[in-house]
Amino acid sequence: MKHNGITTDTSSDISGKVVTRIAPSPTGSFHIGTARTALFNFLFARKHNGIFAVRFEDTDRERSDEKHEEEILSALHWLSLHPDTVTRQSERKEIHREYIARLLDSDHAYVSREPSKKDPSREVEVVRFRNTNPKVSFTDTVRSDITIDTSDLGDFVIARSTDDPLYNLAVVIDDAEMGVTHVLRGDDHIVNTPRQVLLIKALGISPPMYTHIPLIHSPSGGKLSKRKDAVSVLSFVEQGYLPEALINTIALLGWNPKDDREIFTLEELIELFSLEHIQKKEAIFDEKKLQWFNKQCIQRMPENRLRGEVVPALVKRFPVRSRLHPRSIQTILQTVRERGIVFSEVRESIHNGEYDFFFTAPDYPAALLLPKDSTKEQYSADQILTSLERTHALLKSVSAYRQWDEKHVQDAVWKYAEEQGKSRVLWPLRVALSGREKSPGPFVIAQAIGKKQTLMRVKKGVVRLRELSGSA
RNA sequence: GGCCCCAUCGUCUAGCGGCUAGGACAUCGCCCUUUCACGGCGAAAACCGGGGUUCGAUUCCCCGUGGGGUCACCA
Repeated sequence: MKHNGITTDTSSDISGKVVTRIAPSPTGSFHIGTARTALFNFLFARKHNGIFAVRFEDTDRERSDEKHEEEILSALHWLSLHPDTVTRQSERKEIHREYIARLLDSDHAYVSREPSKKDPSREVEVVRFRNTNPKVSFTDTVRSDITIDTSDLGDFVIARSTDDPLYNLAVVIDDAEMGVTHVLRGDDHIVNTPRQVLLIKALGISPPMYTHIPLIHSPSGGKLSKRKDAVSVLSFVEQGYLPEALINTIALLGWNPKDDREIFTLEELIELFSLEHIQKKEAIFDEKKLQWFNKQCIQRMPENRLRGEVVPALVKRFPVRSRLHPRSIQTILQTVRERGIVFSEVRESIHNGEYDFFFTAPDYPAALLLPKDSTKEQYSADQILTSLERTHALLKSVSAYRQWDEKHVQDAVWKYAEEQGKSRVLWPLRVALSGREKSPGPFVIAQAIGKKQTLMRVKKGVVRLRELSGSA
């Protein structure tokens, strides 16, 4: 298939149904490294109309916890990386037992009576693999051929007992049983691969294609640490980031489409994704870039979704629906979109009353109406009183019915503002309307709240200035 | 330390023997602007070092250096 002139068709290499999987151990929170591995597995499976499976590696009963399973699953759904199947390794005890028996029968493995590692005073019967051919080679999509000598591994242990497999054995068995064709995982697993290959050969299973993805590193160097780095997917949900933004960010960490485009939907990523374009070097996650992607997503978001994110907070702030004028809501939505404000921040601002002026007349210290001139000296109340009175008169002349919109309001005041110096006219107008030091422009607000409210607020500003100049 | 892997701006990366080494984030400056943002324009910013191979190396090879991974009866 062609995309932007780049041929991305790799399906001819693949016979039969593609099956990928992630195999997280439910022993901790779901962090972005796992999320990216999940994304790559998902993209590859979807691209080839295959299956994307989740298998919880929970054979270590002591450390596994169902609450982590739930977190992982909900994070996956939040990201729209919906798995086709979800299983637990612990559910396959029976199958594992059979495979271990097979290994024992064929003399590829043997039961070894020895002192327990944890408690040397106790004797245990572990299963060891008879490692007769320690030099192992395998092909990795990212790093081509890798050869590792497993001599110093010796006859490594593959099961705690004849029915309790260790990780490397369990992976091999489960992948085979599930028909996994492509293993895409973090490159910290490279060193595990020889053991798995040895077991695969002994079992006479057909091996999967290996793709080891470089790890995501923390800005302080080294593997991401759940302790030091705030990188759990959940924490990004809590901070109000959009799932699309996170997907976009991690997709470009260790992979790229070989052109200058950066903004992608999941569908586009599925189309473009290819194992050949995976990076060799580890990448460092930069939250600044996430923030930028988040802004891009908000600016492109469909109207109804934006409403869904913002309006409920307004309704909560103003339970009386009639006070929520649609024009004001529309203006707020537009502001949020243009500025690309993170939704959690918008909601907090609404909650704190920072948008109240769109619906009710604001209160503010009268001195806020006084702008500063070019020498940073504050104008006097008398000076501003004059210009605000004049502004009021100018606004009054604008027809409430046919002309009261941003453009006409601006036209009515603009000439005067340019004569007087814009800050001298526009600053007090904006403060009279918003009551705030920072806000959208006065004409935007004027249009949103209507002529009647606008004039009322300007009038109030005039009154406040009179008080101020009288008392001075 | 053994084994394995990696190395282009601060960060994510393009480059697959000949390029003014390109883009994005961040940074800085200018413009737009009543404020805060948004936006526009521009600047600064990289081939880890040393040997080869070659007419020519960021690119290929070797060594060094640096970084990382992993060395369980965890996963």
